[in-house]
Amino acid sequence: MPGRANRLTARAMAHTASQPPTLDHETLYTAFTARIDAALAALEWEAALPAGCERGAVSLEPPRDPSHGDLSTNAAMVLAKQAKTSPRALAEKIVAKLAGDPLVTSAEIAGPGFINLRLADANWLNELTAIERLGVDYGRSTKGAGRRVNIEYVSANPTGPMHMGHCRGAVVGDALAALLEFAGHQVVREYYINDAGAQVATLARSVHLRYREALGEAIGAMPEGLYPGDYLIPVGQALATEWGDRYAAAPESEWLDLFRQRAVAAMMDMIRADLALLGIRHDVFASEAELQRAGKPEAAEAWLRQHDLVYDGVLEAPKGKTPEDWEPVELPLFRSTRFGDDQDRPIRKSDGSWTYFGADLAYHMQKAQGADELIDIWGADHAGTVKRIKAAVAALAEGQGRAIPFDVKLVQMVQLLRHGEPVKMSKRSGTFVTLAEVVEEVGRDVVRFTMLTRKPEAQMEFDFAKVVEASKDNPVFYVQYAHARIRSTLRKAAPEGLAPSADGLDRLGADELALVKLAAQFPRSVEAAAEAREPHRIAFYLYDLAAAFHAFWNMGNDDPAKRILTGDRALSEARLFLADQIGQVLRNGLALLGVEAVEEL
RNA sequence: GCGCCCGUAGCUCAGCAGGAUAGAGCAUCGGAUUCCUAAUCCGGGGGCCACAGGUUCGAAUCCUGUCGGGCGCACCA
Repeated sequence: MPGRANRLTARAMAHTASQPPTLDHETLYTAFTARIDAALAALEWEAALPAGCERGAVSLEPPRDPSHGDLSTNAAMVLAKQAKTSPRALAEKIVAKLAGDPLVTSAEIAGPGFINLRLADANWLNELTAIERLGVDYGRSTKGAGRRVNIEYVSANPTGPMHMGHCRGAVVGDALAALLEFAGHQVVREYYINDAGAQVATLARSVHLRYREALGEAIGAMPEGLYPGDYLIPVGQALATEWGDRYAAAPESEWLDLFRQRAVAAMMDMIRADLALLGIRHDVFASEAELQRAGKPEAAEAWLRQHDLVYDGVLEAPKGKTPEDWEPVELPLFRSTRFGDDQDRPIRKSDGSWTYFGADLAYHMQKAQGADELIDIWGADHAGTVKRIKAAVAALAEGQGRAIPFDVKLVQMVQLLRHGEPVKMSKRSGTFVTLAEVVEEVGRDVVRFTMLTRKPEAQMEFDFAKVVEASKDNPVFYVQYAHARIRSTLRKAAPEGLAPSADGLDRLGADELALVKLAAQFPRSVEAAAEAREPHRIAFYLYDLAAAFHAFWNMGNDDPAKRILTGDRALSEARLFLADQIGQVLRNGLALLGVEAVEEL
C-alpha cells in the first residue's frame, strides 16, 4: 500500500461514509505547533501570560525569507498586548522555553518580535520517513474533530443537462468536501432537487409534446416558454413506448404528475452522469417534492409561528423598478429582518402553496438536524437570497439554543469565451455549452484544476480556445508532469536494482532539503485551506511543490552529479526515496482536487 | 435607488484569517538541449496593491467613503 496508492483509492476512501478520525499523525508542523502551545501554556502557568488568554491568532509559518530560519512564529507580537508587555520582551520568555528543546538548534528574535527557529536537518529528513509511513494519510488532520458538516452543492434544477454555469460550483463543492473530510470532518455531500415548482411543470409539458411527437404527431417548433432541447426527445419516446397513446389527448390533470416524475428522474440520471464525468458523487439527493409530501414546510411554519417568527402581513412594493402587476397581498411572512435581512420574506404564495424560500427554509432546518455545520455552495446569481436563508438558520439556532455555523459560499460566474467571443448560455433558448462537451473537449483534469486555480468569489474567464490550444500554459500539466517524472524515474531505476531507501538520507544536501521543507508544509497547507474553506490553496501549493521539483530536476541538466540517478548507489537510492515521497505528497494533494496523478504524460 | 462580490505587473491570477524587501504564469528581452522526458529550466525589465481617509508596533489584507466592473433586488427558481 505505501507508495502504491493512486487517486482512485484516495477518492474511494473520501467517498465512504467518513468515520471519526482517530489517527494522530505527528508531522513536523503539528509537532512544533504543539511545542509552542506548551511553551505558552507554561508561561500562563508562570503568570507571564494571563490565564486563558486568546491564542487563536498565533501562527507557525516558514518565513518568507529562508535566511530567517526554518520556522517562524508571531506569538510574541500577537500576545504582547494581553501580557501587557512589549513583543520583544515576551519573545525573550518564549525563546527561553523553546531554546531548551533538543530539536531546536537556534531560536532568535527578529524584527518587531518574530521568533525564528532553526531545526537540525535530521528533523526534516525524518519528515520524509513520516510521509512514507503515512502514505495516503500524510496530511490528514484531526482538526475537524469529527464535526458533522453538511455541504450542499450543484443543486442544479432538473430541467436539462448540466452546463458550464454549474461547473464551477460543482468542482469547488466537491473539492471542499474532500478537503474537509481530509481535515477530520464527517462530511455529507448533498444535492437539493427543485422538483416541485413551476419549472418542472413546464418540463413535464415539454416532455408531453415530445411524447406526442414520438407517437407520430407533428409538433413543429417548441412553443415559447417550453424547453426546446433535444435531450427531451428520448424521454418522450420512452413514455410513448410505455403508455402508447393513452395520454396523448388526455387533459393535463391526468398526466402532469406522471410526466413530471418521469422527466425529473430522466433529468437527474443525466445530471448524475454529467457529474460522474467530473468524478463527483453526492451522498444524498434531497427532493423538494418529497420534503413537501412529508409535511416539513408545515412543521417549520408551525414552529416559527410558535416563536413569533412567522406572521401574516403585507409586503411593501419593491424598490427601484416596480413591476406593473404588483399589488399588495397578505401573506405569511418570515421575520428575516430580525436576523439582518432587508425585508421579511413570504413562505407561501397567495394560493397557499409554498414559495421556493418556504420549502428551502424547511430543507435547511432538516439538514441542520443531522449536522453540526452547514455549507451551501451557490452561484452568484443567488446572492440576493443569502440573507434570508442565513436568517432562517439563525432563527433555528436561536430557537434550539445551539450554534449552527452556516456558510453560504458564492461562486462567481464563469465567462466562457471561444476565440475571444463570449458564449451565451441560456437553458430556455437551448443554446448552452454543456459540461459534458467541455469535459470531452479539454478533459476532466483540466476543467477541475482550472476551476480550482482561482478563488471562487472572484469572477473568472474560461478561455476555451486557450485551454484547448495552449495546453502547456495549463498549470495542471505542470503538476502532473512533476508526478509523471518521478514515476518515470522510479520505473527506470527498478531494472538497475535501485529502489528508494531511507538508509542514506544523511547524504542529501541543501538542494534536497529545500524540497523536503516544502513537502513538509503539506499538512499545514491542508489545515489552513480547510479552516479557510478554500480548496484553491491546495492547487497553488501543489504548483509550488511541482515547480520546486522541476527546478531540482533541472539542476541535473547542468551537473550530472545532481541527478537522481547517479553512479553513487547509496546517494541514488536516497534521492529516489526523496522523489518517491514528493510524489506521494503530489498524489495526496491531487486526490483532494480530484485530479488524476498520472504515471506518464 | 438598495444589497452582495470583485479591483494587485501589459494580460490571467496568487498573496497562507494583520507580519519581515510584493509573488507566479503568460507576454516581452537575454541565455540553456551529446540531458534520468526541453510538455522544462535560469536570468533581466515591468507595481501609487483603483482612490481618499481611519484603526495600530505594523495594512494589499480590517473599518468608512468615492470611483470602476460583475451579479442580484417577485408570490420566479
